[in-house]
Amino acid sequence: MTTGALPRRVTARDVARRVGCSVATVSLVVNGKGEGRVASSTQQLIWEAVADLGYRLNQTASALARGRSSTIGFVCPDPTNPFFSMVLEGLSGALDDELSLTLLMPNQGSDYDLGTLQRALAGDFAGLIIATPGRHLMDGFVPTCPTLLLDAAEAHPRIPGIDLDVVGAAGQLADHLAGLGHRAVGYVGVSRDKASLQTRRQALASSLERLGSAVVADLELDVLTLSSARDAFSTAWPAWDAAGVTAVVCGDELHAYGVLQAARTLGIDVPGRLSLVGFNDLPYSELVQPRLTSVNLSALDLGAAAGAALQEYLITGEPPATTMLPTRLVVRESTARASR
Amino acid sequence: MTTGALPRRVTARDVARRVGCSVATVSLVVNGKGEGRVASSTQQLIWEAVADLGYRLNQTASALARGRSSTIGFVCPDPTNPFFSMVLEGLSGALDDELSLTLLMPNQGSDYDLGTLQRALAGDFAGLIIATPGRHLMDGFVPTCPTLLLDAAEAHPRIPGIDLDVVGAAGQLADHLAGLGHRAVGYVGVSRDKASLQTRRQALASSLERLGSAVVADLELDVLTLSSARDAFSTAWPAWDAAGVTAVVCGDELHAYGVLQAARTLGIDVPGRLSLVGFNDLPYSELVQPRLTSVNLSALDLGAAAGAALQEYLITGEPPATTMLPTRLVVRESTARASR
DNA sequence: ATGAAAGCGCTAACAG
DNA sequence: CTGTTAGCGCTTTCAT
Repeated sequence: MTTGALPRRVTARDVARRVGCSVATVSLVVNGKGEGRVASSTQQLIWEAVADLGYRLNQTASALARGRSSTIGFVCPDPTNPFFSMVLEGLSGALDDELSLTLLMPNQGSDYDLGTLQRALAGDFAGLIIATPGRHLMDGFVPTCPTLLLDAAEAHPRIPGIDLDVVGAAGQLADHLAGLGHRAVGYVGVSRDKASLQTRRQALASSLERLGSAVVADLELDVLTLSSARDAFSTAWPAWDAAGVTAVVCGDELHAYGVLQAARTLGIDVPGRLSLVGFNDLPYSELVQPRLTSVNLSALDLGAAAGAALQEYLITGEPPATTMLPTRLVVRESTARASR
Repeated sequence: MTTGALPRRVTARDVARRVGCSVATVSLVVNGKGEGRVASSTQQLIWEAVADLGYRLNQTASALARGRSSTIGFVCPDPTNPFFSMVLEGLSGALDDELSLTLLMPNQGSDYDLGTLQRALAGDFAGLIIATPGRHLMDGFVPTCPTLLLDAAEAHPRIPGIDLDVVGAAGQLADHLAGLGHRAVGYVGVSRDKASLQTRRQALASSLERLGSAVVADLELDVLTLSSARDAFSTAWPAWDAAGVTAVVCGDELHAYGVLQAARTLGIDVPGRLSLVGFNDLPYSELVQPRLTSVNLSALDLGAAAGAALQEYLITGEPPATTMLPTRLVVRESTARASR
């Protein structure tokens, strides 16, 4: 039973020695810069030696010599949240093979903080993508490498980003609800101090008001779990009922599921008595009845767009213009004509 | 509007020059090895200069000089799948601050392959964690750094791992079902060529047989989506019904949700007519009625255990013994006494 | 207590 | 076409 002391790493020197050439030549060939500069016979020999010896380029040394790393950092609150895992998926799909992806998440707690950001700065990244930062988190931020902000309209004046058209989405949603005759809507927000989350509430409220409706009741939850929404809504419902609320909008769809659950328990008919909508189109929609009307924030596209933009940035050196991704309202069974 | 050409990086040399000491001293202090070796006045000065200049250790150079990197690689099929995202969460929580985590996932397709593994080998990782590899993927694998296999009993004779007690879980499940009088059960499998998945089916079958019951019908699905299970089950049901199936077990709970949906459409009462169970306890349980009985594979614990074990491995140099994590059957409303 | 020096393994001019 | 040279920024003896 050999306990596995791993063999010393094979270096370019070993390959060079074996072939009888210099390290520089090995470097050229291995990096695919050999064509037209190194005799093809030599290339042959080098590749053979590489295979025989099991040589692999030392990325660390390569990065150091070259002066830039080839890994990009992705900062996000919680990979367990479908929204972020989908952004991640989109991002990873959009990145070139040579780029690797390291994940920076909070050490504890459900959202990342300055500490996480510090770690991101400390790592040697070719580029950085920061997803949905808290409102003031970026205030004193000085980028040390090409950096992109996701879903954080104006969190930082100098850093380009990819945004979701939350305002447009809120407008669509307001149209939809007002069109169904909803005059009084309740809003379930997330207390996390994020620009994107706050915009959702504000944009909805002002769009509604323009149409003669209004947000007349609020709930603000600390944690992004189904049960927190369920419990809070159960408690709040009598007052909301009295206030004439006929529709509830949740800043995050996960909360909408909680509200739905509470509604079932309380015997509130959705959508007969109460219409229900959430932002974020989580992959639960087929699971639950009635299926929820929701604002699709297309996390996958967001990730993909970020990947593409960052690569552009890395290649050209020019920061991309901040872009806005469209969102769309997906109408399902949880919204209907206002009950009164 | 200054387009952001980033300033040249501050090096230890800059700090040394500012303080009037040598780079070596800076290195010592910055790495916390200064106590008792560097005058505290000098340390003071160095820290001040570090702060003033905004010096950050170049991880790449450090790793090169030191001969080992401080990032660990995590290879997994799909971060979108709650099972893996929870493993990831557990892992990230268990890792020391100094260790960073890079993610290796398939470039395309839903499961990773040799290419992904190559990339993992090519990166310079301090350690590697490979989650639920396909059955023969590890066959010719030669580790280049401390490596751990997750949920892959015996995929490789020499590589230690953390396993889930799938056999024990299958036993509990068989007891539960047989105890409720189920004699004929249908199994919905996942075609992915994974040791863990195949073990689930086999262990269940043999446990059931020991109790006088049996798996009498099979479905094997290519993709891990709810809809694939829904459609396949809809088609298969008449035959399964005829075969006297009173319970369905799904190798992955996501499929169980699909079966549940099909059952609703077909008017099959769950659990009155048909009991339903899945492996993996996805975070959907509160959403759907009836809530599914399932085998909790504790992804979070798996990730945490892996993180702890790998760190041990890195520090001691000794490969940890392969360990087995307990699993447990969580009985909810989707299983009941056999209908006949 | 501190500095000089020799690398870590690779890349990028620059000579020939 | 290929080798020599000079680093990349840091760590680590080993003198002083």
